[in-house]
Amino acid sequence: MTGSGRRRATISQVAEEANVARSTVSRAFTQPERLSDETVKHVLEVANRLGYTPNPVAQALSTGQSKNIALIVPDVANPFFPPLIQAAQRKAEEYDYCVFLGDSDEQPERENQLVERFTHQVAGLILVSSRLSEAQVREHARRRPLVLVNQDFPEMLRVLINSGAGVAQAVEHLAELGHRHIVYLSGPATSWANRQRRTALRQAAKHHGIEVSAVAAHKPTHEAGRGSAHQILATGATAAFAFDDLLAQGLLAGLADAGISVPRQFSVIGCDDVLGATTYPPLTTVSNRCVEVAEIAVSLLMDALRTRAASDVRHVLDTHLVIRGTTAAPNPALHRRPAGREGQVVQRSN
Amino acid sequence: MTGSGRRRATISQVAEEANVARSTVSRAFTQPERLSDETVKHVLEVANRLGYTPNPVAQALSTGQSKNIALIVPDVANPFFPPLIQAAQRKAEEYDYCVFLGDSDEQPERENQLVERFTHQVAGLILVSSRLSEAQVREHARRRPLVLVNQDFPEMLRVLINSGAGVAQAVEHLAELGHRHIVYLSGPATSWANRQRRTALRQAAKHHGIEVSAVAAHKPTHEAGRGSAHQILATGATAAFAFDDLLAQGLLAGLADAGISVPRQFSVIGCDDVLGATTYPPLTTVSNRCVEVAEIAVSLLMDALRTRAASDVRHVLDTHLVIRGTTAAPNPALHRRPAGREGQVVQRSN
DNA sequence: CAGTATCGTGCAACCGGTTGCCAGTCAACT
DNA sequence: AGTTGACTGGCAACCGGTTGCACGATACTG
Repeated sequence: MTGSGRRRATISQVAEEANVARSTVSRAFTQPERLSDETVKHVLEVANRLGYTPNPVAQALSTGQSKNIALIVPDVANPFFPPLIQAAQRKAEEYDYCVFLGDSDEQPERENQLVERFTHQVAGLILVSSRLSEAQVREHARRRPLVLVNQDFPEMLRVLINSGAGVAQAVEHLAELGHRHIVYLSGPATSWANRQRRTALRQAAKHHGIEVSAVAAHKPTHEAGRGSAHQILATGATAAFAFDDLLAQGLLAGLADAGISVPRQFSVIGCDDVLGATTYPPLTTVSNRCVEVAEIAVSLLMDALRTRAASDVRHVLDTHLVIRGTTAAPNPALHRRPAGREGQVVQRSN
Repeated sequence: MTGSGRRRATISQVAEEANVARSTVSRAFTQPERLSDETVKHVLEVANRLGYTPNPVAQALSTGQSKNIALIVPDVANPFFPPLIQAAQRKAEEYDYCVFLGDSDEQPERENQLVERFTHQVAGLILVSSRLSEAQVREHARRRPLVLVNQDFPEMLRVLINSGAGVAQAVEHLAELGHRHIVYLSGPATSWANRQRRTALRQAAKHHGIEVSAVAAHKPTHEAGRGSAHQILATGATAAFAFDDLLAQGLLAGLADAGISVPRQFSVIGCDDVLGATTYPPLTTVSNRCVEVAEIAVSLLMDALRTRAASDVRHVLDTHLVIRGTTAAPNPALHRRPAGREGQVVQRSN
């Protein structure tokens, strides 16, 4: 029974009903210590009776600070992001903030548009796996506090998942199993994570004296992974490390299509552990920390909003290898003949 | 080069620079036909030079209408929702609206809180698979235009996925394969979709003279599905229809754990087709229409915002069965002994 | 007991737009 | 020539809050 029903009560109505000035009502909510306990109690009681809640839009206009934040991701439907989005949303809720969600569809222009559109209405933004140029990001950061997730520009607020650690473990794991030639199924070229993983892979491989080939997937999707199977096999490698689990899962399907048994004939490792143990066989992968990442990003942003100072934070979360069922020792006998119809020419990517 | 850099230009600055009143600047943007072409051109040019864009917060306060909408879902991480969220967001963008995302975690109280929090700042809301009571929803709908997705309350705006058609086809499919006893692995009790599917299943089963058991999953998750395997087997059914794909996928895993081979020993059908062909074996399931649903919901909401009349719309989208690899004829010989350790007592759900 | 902090509250301006109303201009119509 | 009406654009109030400043009252100082 909040009473009124129709229109929401305003501060003026409360003020009138309580026989005080509007400023007093305002202060009863925002700085009660400046009023006598008596007054606060009275105002709050009246406000409650009228079902009054401060209008956040008016507050935002008046203070120039809204209790909203924006979260922009490249692809909501990519399973890496939903848990992150969820965690961010919940964390923001703890601070009593609402979150705008934007999906850039991996396109820098759209990302830019979204930022532009949001920037008026939010206190700060979180850009996840931003595809924007450094200059653009800096431009936006000048207007509003901005936290980067999985993008590493100096002197900004950023939280990074260091897949490097997990990737190194993955390579070591493969080396121990006896693999001498592996292939990296890469992700979006503009992705920081992609560069990071590729670099870590190369480095670790070098360390273990393992040969590395590379195959480019156009998009990090199941389909792209599936479609890359022939190219992967054509490299002559005995194991693949995919940029992410989706690609890995797709590759699994592609390999199955080609009659290749995993892990008996070919090993596959994913990254980000977004599928858990839901693939068949359950995917060996590199752990992710997306829930923590989201929480840290939100906290960082909240801190930045409080202390209006733009600081330089680089929060790195390590990862590790999660060994499940898609890796095993290479089988030289089987590998000689990559299966599939001999006549089929493996296409080179453009 | 939008110039200013620091603070964003305001309408007053533009007015001053252009030697016109603030109202003229305002009208140049909102009702240019009320001004001479000359003036409009001049104002727009000055505005552009100053990098001015109307402040949506001020607009919202002044007009009482923001260009934001809220989208509330029960669980962002449930793969059914991300494509829907994505589609809704993109569609809203077409109309130049921003979307707030809320995750109710399947809890009515949280959903209520979210609505409460959003309602000030948005022009309208979309509630997906709302867990709220009819009274609560109506209460909210009185304040703001509101569209329901997969919840069916009379005389409101709602868009529904009629899984019924697909469910009927699923039962028919099982009947044709020779199944005589199936089990429904149910979803959230408060879910409209759950009731709908269960009812459709019962009806179709009756029609085909098939016996139906039921097992309740606590939450529509992979884990819940996996954990229900023993209960499912204990029913003596030869096939299961799961409330959704996640449960089905989990059930697949649980059956595998129990040493049951799908579809040779047991058939499984999911619902919503959120996993595509990514399970092993690829899941037979009922198609979903979540992208269309989202687009229709947004359009409906936009219409409602334009014509301020609260109308009664019931938009239903039909579905169909997608046959993949988890259904086959029952195998009586194998079914006699449900596998698993004999000593293990199947637990009854509470 | 005058002089000065301190406290509690009100006044009024401000945030950045929108919009009803009014006035001036000019062409068209009796 | 006087009236009417369309067309432009300005004035000022308003949306619902916040906040710097002032002012009266009370408490504290010497």
